[in-house]
Amino acid sequence: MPMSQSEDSPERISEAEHAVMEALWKQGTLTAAEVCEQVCKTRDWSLATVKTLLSRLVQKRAIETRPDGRRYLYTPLIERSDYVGGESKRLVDRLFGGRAASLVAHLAESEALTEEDLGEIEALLKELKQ
Amino acid sequence: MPMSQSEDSPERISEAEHAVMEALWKQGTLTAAEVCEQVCKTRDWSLATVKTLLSRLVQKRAIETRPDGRRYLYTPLIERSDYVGGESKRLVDRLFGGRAASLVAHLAESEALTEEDLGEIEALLKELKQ
DNA sequence: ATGCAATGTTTACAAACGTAATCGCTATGG
DNA sequence: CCATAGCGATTACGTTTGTAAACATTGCAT
Repeated sequence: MPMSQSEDSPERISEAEHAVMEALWKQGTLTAAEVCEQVCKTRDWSLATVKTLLSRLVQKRAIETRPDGRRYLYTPLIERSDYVGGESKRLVDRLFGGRAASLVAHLAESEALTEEDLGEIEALLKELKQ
Repeated sequence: MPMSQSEDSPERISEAEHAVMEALWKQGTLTAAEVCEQVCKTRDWSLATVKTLLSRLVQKRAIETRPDGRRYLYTPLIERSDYVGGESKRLVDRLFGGRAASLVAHLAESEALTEEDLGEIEALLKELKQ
């Protein structure tokens, strides 16, 4: 089995793993138990499940561990905005041929955008043109 | 054994299956061989793979078959805009707390939007306000 | 000292997915 | 008629994902 320890592919983060990442992004650094406190209620998970997801995220080099006494502290290695940007780009590429404007158009047409959203976007655009 | 033939769960379409759906959405109705012509080159798939994906899509009730002589014609049962809308909503919910405007903001900030995109969106907004 | 509680690691296992090969049937050219 | 090519159905098999239980280690309370 080849594959030395090169910092190659940004391995894909699954949906369950993403829930764990959100907890870490929100708090910065947490223990497994603390992550569980944040997510086990809503997702109805056991602590064991959280531990598995944390290990997988470590393998995928999405988070890192730092020993703190007998337990570990987990910290994100990738930034939320990078993840969010990547996922958004994937969607736009896959469903809208890379045309972000098409996404916005679709959201608008399907009425996924409220009046408020439209206002916000408008303000954004104004700002972007300085 | 319960479970009559209710039109229950909109089963999730995988990425590979989606590629097949795109071919069908583009052409309306195709045979397995024709679908393969559309996608096998780019994805480097064998005809067998396409057939598997088609069967799974039938099971998921995403497409339907109509016999035509010895072969089948496959036709989409769900509309592309529904699929696209659903996937977009999932993303917005998962990554932007349901705030579509946040998505647009992110795309803009990460420069995923070109000048052209911005122009298009602006035009769109204008139109939406009649 | 010692058993227990907490913590990470290893192993488990079913469902979904990606990617096919093989099987069985049938229309058709020879 | 009969071999064969074409087609859907069945079976296959490794990986990823969701969800956890079992195991090993160790610091702490008694």
